[in-house]
Amino acid sequence: MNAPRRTPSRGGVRRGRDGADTRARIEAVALELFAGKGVAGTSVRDIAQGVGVSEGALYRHFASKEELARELFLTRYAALAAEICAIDDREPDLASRLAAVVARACELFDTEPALFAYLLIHQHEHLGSVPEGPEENVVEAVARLMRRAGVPAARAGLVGAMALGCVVQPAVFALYGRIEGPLSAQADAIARAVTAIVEGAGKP
Amino acid sequence: MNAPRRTPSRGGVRRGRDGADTRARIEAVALELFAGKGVAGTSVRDIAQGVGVSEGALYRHFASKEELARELFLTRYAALAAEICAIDDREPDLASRLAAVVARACELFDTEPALFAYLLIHQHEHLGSVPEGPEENVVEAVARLMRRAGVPAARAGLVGAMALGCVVQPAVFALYGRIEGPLSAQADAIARAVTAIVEGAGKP
DNA sequence: TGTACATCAGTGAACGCGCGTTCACTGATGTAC
DNA sequence: TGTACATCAGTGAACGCGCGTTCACTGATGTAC
Repeated sequence: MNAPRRTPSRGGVRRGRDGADTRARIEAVALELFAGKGVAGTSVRDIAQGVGVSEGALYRHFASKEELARELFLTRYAALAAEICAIDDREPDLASRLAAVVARACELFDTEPALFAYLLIHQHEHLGSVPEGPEENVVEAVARLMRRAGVPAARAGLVGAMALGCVVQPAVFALYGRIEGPLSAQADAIARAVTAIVEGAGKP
Repeated sequence: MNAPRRTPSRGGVRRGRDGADTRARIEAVALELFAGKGVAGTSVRDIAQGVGVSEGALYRHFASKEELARELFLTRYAALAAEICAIDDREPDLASRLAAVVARACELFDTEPALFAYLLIHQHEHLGSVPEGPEENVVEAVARLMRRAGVPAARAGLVGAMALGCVVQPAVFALYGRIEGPLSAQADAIARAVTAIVEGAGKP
């Protein structure tokens, strides 16, 4: 989906066939606005104005505002899940796996705050339509990591939730200014807490 | 605010002065709808229909739909914060304090899922207008508990966030069916993890 | 290469629907004397 | 106790605004021959 039809023409006013670029700009503007003012609080007019095209143009790329919001969520959410799976496959032991996942999540928060905020705040609108595969679903990716780490199946749900919570809630605090500076500065401390929770899950 | 003017008349069709009861019913219906379909997804018509009054009647009790949503959030959020403070004052040591707070949160989730879901899902819309006092603000109440427990100020934000995350995220999982049964059944395990995080905050 | 046609991103005006909100009115209840 | 007035929850019809979406059209680019 969404492969560029041809390389973009030189930088000025784009006309004619260069649609992939506009689509990317719509996504970038929509992400920023959705994260800041919510989906309901963002109108199609807002997005079009931010991109610098007419409202009608949006409908050349997305069937509806709702589809735009869902597509944004699902692709970004899947990309994060795939990263977690890749780390799980690559790193040698549990502690380094958890440290790498936490570090990546913190880095994502620091470099793409709008994306992170959008995933965080609007998860509840889309979680119902997220596929079940670990490569597309962050929660499933975490669950797979837990399973491979030897957490008993009966506890995997709870342990995975608490581990996720130890990353997500600090991000929320950072979003609202209750934690200062980049989240990456806290990555080690978070990773330690997460590791303690996951390793503690073996004992009764 | 909102003290009943007089005791409700006998159960049939209420007329005349019995407004406090209608107000309570508006709040109950709105909470349920807001939790299930979101504030934006719930119309004033929906609420009025659920209560069994005209749309205009809602405006005898709330200045606007937005004020209703905010009032609901702030009063409930404050009530939970006050409970946390009370537990903090009452329980003798850190472990029992944390256990009691976690148990109360799990109980609230199990007995009033709509309320919990509403606070959880719509926190981002209202967190900006929550007062700073620990008796009205869950995050401040948790921060006060951390401070009293001897967590260094520099770490209180992060530790409080992770502790909160260990409760909130399992609740989200329960909401989406990823954790089975009542959350109270997991309260002990959650309390243990939270205690480990808070006690671990003393060491470097 | 030139010509005719197909394709498609983007325009801008318009549409109609659902929404939150308003308001003149009703009638039951409370209160003063 | 009776009468006149005040209060107030609730009605129901109406309003207008902003929204998402549509559509006939334009013009640049691609393609076939």
